[in-house]
Formats: sequence, structure tokens, C-alpha cells
Amino acid sequence: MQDIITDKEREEKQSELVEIMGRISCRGGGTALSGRILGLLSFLDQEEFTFEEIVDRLKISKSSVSTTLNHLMESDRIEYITYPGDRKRYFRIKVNTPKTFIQTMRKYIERFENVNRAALELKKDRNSRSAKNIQAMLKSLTFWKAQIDEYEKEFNIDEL
Amino acid sequence: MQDIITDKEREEKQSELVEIMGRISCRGGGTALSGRILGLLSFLDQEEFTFEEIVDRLKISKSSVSTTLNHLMESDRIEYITYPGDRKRYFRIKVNTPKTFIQTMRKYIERFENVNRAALELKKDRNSRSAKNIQAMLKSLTFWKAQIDEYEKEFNIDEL
DNA sequence: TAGTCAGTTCGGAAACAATAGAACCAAACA
DNA sequence: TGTTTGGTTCTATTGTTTCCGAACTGACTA
Repeated sequence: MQDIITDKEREEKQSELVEIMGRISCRGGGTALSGRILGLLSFLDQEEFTFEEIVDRLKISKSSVSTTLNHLMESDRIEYITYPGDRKRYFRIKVNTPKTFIQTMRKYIERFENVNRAALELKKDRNSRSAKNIQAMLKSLTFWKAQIDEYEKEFNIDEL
Repeated sequence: MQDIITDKEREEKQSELVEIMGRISCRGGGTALSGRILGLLSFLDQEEFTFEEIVDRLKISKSSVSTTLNHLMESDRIEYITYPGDRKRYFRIKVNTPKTFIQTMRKYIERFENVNRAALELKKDRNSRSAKNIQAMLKSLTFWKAQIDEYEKEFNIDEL
């Protein structure tokens, strides 16, 4: 019933999703542009895109594409492959990489934990309202750290 | 051994932490200013601060304090109380409010889930690299949603 | 009624981030 | 050797936040 959809229609809808990805720009903070590139590499049926194709399809400048691609590669969310006898690089999403996101998350949590622990140490009265609040914070931070550990165990994120 | 610390020294250290909070500005995105205010209300021994005290201690303009306090109240991270015969409002941190943070998190995850699900629907070949990647994403998003549920159950975040 | 107190609101300056444009460069090719 | 291809790098330009100052307001007070 839903499969009477032409390839062209499908691609249009996919492109819409790419724009949406740009808007909810993504996986823990990025630019609209990086969201759109990730969307393109991820949502279309085509699996690999050259630099030029990205420029053409998303209508963004070469310079922006260049810097954004490099950021995305640095943060391990995309990669490129090459084919013998072809100078072009073919970009594609890297599979299974919520890793980086999780690691930033963990770092953030740890920094926050440290500050709060230090603050608690300095409290004159540990039963004060604010001190108790800090303790509650610390407890929930511990919870989230444990969840992250479990996540990493369960999904056993790929090693190099 | 560590308790031979004068009140003055303690306060200085606490103030340092306030500045740090400003820097890692906080609880899921806020300004340096809101971080510092949260730090002040949270890390010092004094439990309640008036508008003026905040202005004086943090050396930020009245206007900035005003808008920031209102934002923090809107997002439920601080509150104020009043005393009979006193026009001033006394601001203090609201206890136990990672709630809002968690809720934004959940919303974010859900939006992300929706886009990815839609993208998966549109895929011609569900066994393609990128389609499989989307499936993996969805699986981990499901995991995190479950963790959030568990968190809310475990910490049973306070109702009004 | 004027004056103070406890803030709020309104512009705008300063700082920062995102994108573009144009010049550049290195590898391959003719 | 010069030219094309596939990008990169280096300033602008533009847009967005963050924060401040100054003028304003509304409740109370003398």
C-alpha cells in the first residue's frame, strides 16, 4: 500500500529529512551544516558522496564543505574511501559512532562531578539546603556515569 | 587536618568554584552568567541571596541579573522566597531539579528517533550500510530512553 | 506629592560563530 | 610545460548571543 512511491518522490522526502537534520543539528551540538551533511550521507539511498556532490546537492560553498567535512572526520562521524585510479574521495558515514558523543558526555559529567564534590567539601554545614542539593546532584551524576558504562558494555562500541 | 581553614579562606575557595561553574556553564547549556549565579546560590554557605547581593558579589549589571534570574526561574532551577515586611526577594536554588534537563534530553532523543525512523522507512535497501547504521542509532536511542525512564523511577523526581 | 526602593525593559555595543568568496596549492594529465 | 582537477586556507561578511547602561515603572513611604 505504501510502496507505490516513485524513486523521485522518495528522494524528495529524504531530502526533506536532511533539512530537518540540519535543524535539529545534531548528535550533541554541531552546526546546521554539519547536520545536513550527516543527513545527506545517512538518509539518501546513495551511500557515498564526493566533495563536489555535497557542494552541489546542499548548495553550500566549497570552503564550508571543506571545513565541515574535516570537523566531522576529526570527530569520527564520517570517513572517506578512495578508489584506485580516482583522485576523488568518497565520503560516507562511519557506522556505530555514538562513541564520541558518549565520551563528551562522560567528560562533562565528570567535570561537573568534580566541581560539586569540591563544593561539598567546602560546605560548613552539610545538612543545609544547598549542601543537600549538591549531594542529590552527585547521586544522579553517579547514576548517569553508571548508565554510560552499561551502554558501552551493552553496545560494545567498536574499537579501531 | 584539613579543618584548619578559616571562614575567609573557605569563602574564597567557594568563590573560585563559582567562577568555574560559570565556565563549564551548565546543566545542559546556559550562559556564563547563569552558571555563576547557580554557583553562587549553590556553593556558598549563605543560602539565600537578594537581587542586590547577586549584583554586588558577581559584579554584573542589574539588567543582566534581572533577565538571567527570570530565565533560571522559568527553567525551574531557582526560586525565591519573601519575608513579611520585606520587599526584597530572596533567591535560592531549587532542590532536585535535574528534571528539566532530563525532559529536554528526552524530547531531543524523541525528535531524533522520529527523523531516523522516517529515514529508515524511506530506504530502498534496508541492508545497506547507511540503513544498518540508522538501525543501530535507533537501538541506542531506545536504550537511552529506557535509562531515562529508569532514572525517573529511581530518583522519583518530586512533583509540585 | 515627591522620593526611594527593587527591580524591568529597551536599545545597542562587543564578542563570537557560521558561512562565503577568492586566491591558492599539489597532484595528475596533456 | 601548462592546464585541469580536487580540494585547502585565508580573509571578509553576516548573523547571533551576551551583556551593559540608562531610562523607566510600580509599590511603598515620608
